[in-house]
Amino acid sequence: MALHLFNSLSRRIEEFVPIEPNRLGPDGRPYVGLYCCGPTVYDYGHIGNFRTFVFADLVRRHLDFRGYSVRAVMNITDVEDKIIRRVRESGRPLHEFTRTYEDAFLGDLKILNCLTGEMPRATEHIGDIIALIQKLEQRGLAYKTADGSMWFSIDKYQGCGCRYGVLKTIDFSQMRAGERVAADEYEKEAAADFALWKARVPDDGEVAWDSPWGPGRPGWHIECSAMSMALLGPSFDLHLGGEDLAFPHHEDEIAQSEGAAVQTEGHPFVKYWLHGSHLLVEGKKMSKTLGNFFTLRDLTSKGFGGREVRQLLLSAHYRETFNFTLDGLAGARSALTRIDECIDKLTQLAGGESASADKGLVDAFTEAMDNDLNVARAWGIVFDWVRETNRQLASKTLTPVQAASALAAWKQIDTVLGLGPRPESEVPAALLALAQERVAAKKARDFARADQIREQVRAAGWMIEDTAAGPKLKPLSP
RNA sequence: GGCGGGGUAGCCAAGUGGUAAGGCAGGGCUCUGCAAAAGCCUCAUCCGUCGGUUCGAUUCCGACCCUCGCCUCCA
Repeated sequence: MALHLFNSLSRRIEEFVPIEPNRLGPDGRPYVGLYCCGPTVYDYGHIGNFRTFVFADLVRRHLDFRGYSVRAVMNITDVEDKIIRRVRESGRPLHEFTRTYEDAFLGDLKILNCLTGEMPRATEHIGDIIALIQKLEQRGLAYKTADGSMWFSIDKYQGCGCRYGVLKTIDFSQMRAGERVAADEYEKEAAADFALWKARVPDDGEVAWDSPWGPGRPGWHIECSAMSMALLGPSFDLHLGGEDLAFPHHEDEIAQSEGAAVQTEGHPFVKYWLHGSHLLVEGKKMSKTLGNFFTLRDLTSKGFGGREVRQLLLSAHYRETFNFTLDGLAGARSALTRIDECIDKLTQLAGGESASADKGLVDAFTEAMDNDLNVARAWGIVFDWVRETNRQLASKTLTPVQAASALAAWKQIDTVLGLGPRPESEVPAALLALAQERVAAKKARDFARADQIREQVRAAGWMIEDTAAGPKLKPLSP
């Protein structure tokens, strides 16, 4: 079975075939261009943002696993209304302000073990943005209002045979946009028209660039069109983002990008659009007033690791609304421990042996993931395998070579899941000494002393697990 | 109001026109001097409600109820 993905354009699961099937990447494998709408850096990312980014990471990792050479781009939107407002409030320079949150974002991605690719910044592509607007102007799809702003005309766009509303069914007559239009101070021609270039206003402060239309800054959607096409070309394979971006952001991106008519005949701007669903936290929509608005640092300060957060975020299918809970996070910890213990035992048994990967396991995993990233099914396969392995381990019916083969398979699977090895925790020397002392006490059948030591070690935050290979110290969960 | 998702055990979550994966929690047990966050076993006569199609539906169709999202900044 080949890789299949749900394409928002057709609203169905389609076989994935690269837009340029014969093009190869630098490593000689079939080339795939992937773009994911990145963060607007005005604050720390929250768990909802990270669901989308972990989803994007999964797509990218699975494409790589399936033999594609993936060029992955994720933009950093570092100029936008909210940013400008906060820059004004904080009195800090734009770049100093945005860099703070950009760095935090990068750090969070690292904690979640997300692969990073090219991350262009909007402010470093102002030239591309202006050039794109000029193309739209030349084609008569853009117009200027008295204040010096540039707008995209949906009416003109539709007039030249293009369809607006390909990702969502849009019926303007039924839209409840009335209130907003009335409140809009700009003189755009139609309610749904959107800004390409916003003329500078005094509140923008220093945040402005020169343009053929006067000083201003990019509109809301244009940076993604400009940067994706600048790096991946006018047509590329995959564009991802959260479900809320489908309309109007992605719809407008398509209109701008295809309106500029830079694609070759028969090639769309993007072949596959993938949208990740939102999540609920403790069964409710995230909100600061409900106190269920988690940033990654909120979770790490509660003692959870990125690995646990990642596992939980990947426990449900990306197109289903997911309920993120603290209990779920604790469950993810237990589930991860189950895998880790199994891997540890296999590693010990395999010793120095090496073997080719257990094909049955890898194939079953691949088949699940090929079906529109059915990650829940994939976990089921992994845990079935863990249980069966534990049985064999317990009955000592596994050979070192078989253990090595299983480990090789897990290694492949984990290039997709991205859990990585269990983080090593340094056992304090004093506790190791106590553990040794306890071994001696046990040998002398001084069990009172042995239990006393276990309590002492527990008080220090560690637990002693007696195994055939001697005592094992594990950090207690916070 | 328009459009689009969902409703499967205490919680999270797959799935199929032929009789319900997996994880967590719970229960039982095993190894152990004792333990374990270690391992094994167990845990939905039933898949929102009511009708219909069918030999047979949780899975298809219809109605209804509930819920979430987008339409406005938003992952």
